[in-house]
Amino acid sequence: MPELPEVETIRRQLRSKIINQTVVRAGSHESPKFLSAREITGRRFTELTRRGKYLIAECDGHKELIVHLGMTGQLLIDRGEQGSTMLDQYQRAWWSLDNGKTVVFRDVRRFGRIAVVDKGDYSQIPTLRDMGPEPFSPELTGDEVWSRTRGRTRRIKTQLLSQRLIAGVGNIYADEALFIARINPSLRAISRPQAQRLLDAVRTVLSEAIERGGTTLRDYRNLEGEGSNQHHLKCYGRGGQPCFVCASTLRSRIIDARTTTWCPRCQAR
DNA sequence: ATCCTGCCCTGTAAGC
DNA sequence: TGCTTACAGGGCAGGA
Repeated sequence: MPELPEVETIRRQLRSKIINQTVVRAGSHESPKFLSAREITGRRFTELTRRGKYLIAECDGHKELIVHLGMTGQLLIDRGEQGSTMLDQYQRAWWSLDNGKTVVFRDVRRFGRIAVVDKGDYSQIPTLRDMGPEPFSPELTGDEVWSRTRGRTRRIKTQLLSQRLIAGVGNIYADEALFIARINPSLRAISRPQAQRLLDAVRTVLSEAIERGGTTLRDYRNLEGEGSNQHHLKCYGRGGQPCFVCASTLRSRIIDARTTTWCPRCQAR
């Protein structure tokens, strides 16, 4: 499940391979989720950026190709000629470049989506339009995070997953960050010191995951293979196992349709 | 504005 | 062995 570290890893690996390349041909699965991939045919990639979990490929003519990987989305470079042949049945879109290589979007479960928009116009992509601050933004402070939670009544775990509090955090890194920050996921309000700890923890878990090329549990692959952060998870997926800090049995329950794991002692309410 | 439910998707693993 | 069911869950529509 690609979150910020996985998307950032892919961005760094893909950037130099597509920048200044022109899309000579493109194709897509017929689903409206992917159909607009074809709209950048003839355009040249000028930059590859990221906002939260969204990849943004800037093109000439003030257009942007937006790619969200969903749950099982992958981007890879293929040498073969596309259009006549498919990588496999899960190929959802492809862009052939003028250097002879092809960028392929593969997505088994089709939770991903692709859009082409005028530069900076995210009005048709609500989560991107309403995206919270980037976690590594130098201007972002603990007080800013705290003030963004003020007046909110949703659980802090839910607020993290919403993308509006801080950009790019999904279920894995939400559980990891709340564990590191010693904050109970069900709290509906957090203190200033807790907000500072939460921001510090988010930055820690995300930066460590980026250094390790992401977390490969099931489907995620970067352009060079698997990440290695899955070997360093302290909380996510460890329900029923002992806490590394205090040896209490980690607890799991569903919060907002997402499995949530926490330590009942380190993260007491 | 917030909250809640259900839907989209398919491979994998568990259960009978 | 073969079939059924549960589960993984980000984003979003729609109704309260």
